[in-house]
Amino acid sequence: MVRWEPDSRGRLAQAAMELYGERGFDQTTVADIAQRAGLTERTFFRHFSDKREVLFSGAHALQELLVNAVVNAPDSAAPLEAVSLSLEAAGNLFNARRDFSVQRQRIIEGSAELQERELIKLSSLAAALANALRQRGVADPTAGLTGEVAIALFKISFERWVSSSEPSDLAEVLRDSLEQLRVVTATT
Amino acid sequence: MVRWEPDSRGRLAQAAMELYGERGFDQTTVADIAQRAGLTERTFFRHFSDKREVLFSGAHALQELLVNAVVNAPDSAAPLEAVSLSLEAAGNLFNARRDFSVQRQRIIEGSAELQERELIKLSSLAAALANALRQRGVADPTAGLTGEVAIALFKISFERWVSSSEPSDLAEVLRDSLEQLRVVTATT
DNA sequence: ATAGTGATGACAGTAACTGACATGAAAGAA
DNA sequence: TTCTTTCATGTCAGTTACTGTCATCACTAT
Repeated sequence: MVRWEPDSRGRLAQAAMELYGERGFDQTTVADIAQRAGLTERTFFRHFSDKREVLFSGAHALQELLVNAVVNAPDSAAPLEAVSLSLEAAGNLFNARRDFSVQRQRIIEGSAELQERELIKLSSLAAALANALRQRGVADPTAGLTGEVAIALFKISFERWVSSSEPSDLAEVLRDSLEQLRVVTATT
Repeated sequence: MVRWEPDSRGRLAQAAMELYGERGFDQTTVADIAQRAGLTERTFFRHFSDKREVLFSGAHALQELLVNAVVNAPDSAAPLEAVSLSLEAAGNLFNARRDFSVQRQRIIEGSAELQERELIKLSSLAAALANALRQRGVADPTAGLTGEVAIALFKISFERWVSSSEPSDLAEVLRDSLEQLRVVTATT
């Protein structure tokens, strides 16, 4: 006889996504989530450090992907080229989960608290990219600046990709945004 | 006979800054702040929408300064030039309050919650800059991208300026960071 | 059998916020 | 003056996110 149903964490995550989607993040209490998952509030906080973190559990994997791509970029690649390759790799990952990404983004856009969490995760990604560049021998302030610019590119491209009516290729949008950046920064 | 001492808001802000500096943000309760200001918790929340907002009341003025500078930039200025002028104007404002800025930044660095709030304020600035550029006839995605890049420049430069041992000129650091950006994005 | 182990429940406590109502000096109208 | 209205503050009860602590009990290894 099983004492508890399996995959508490997964059930909590699913219940949370459903409720955030149905009523919005602010109108959902942790007690609601736990109840739908057949668990208690206390157990929710054993699996997620806070109410927002449910939506950001993938951040760690994304960071690893980005950092690895930068570290493994060819030696010949300039800093901005290295992070661009990295972003494209991430782009392909998102392409496979567009529906989920759109749903998640809609939820985040509905809550200032969630936007704040999203921004600090992106900021952490920028710092990780900068570190990866330093491993490649890129000096500061170039490393830090390139990390921040990469995240700026990602933000803009992701917005365009998510809000475009007909499904497009995120990697392609990223390449286009990079092209725009080069135009904007070109000295005339 | 005066019923209340004057400038409740100012007293609350000062008490909060003192306590955040003495014990850190997390170790300070709103009750502590209200008590030091000779007021009640409820009154704190009448003046500040939350515990973090005390540190960000200047954001509105900064946004106005930046937006005005972009709108009033010469017609001949390219998008990136317009926001650069804008950032330099902000830089001069910060130069005059370096000690305060350093103290405030130390407090923010000590709390993830405060970093999140800082990031969403910067994000709001990026959006405001993008809007100002659209008023100048700059089309998307250039406007949005330039706004984000401007904030990236500001973040990197501000960090360098705050952490440099001998006081430097923020506007100068900003110009240097822009130069770095041009190098990084230049096609080889 | 016996002794852990580890995920969960139960429960009390803190602190950030919110809503509703009361108070009384100050400012203006009569 | 006297009456009325305004408005910043106090008071208090309530909600909710989160934490610390201890109990429970199927499962596992010895």
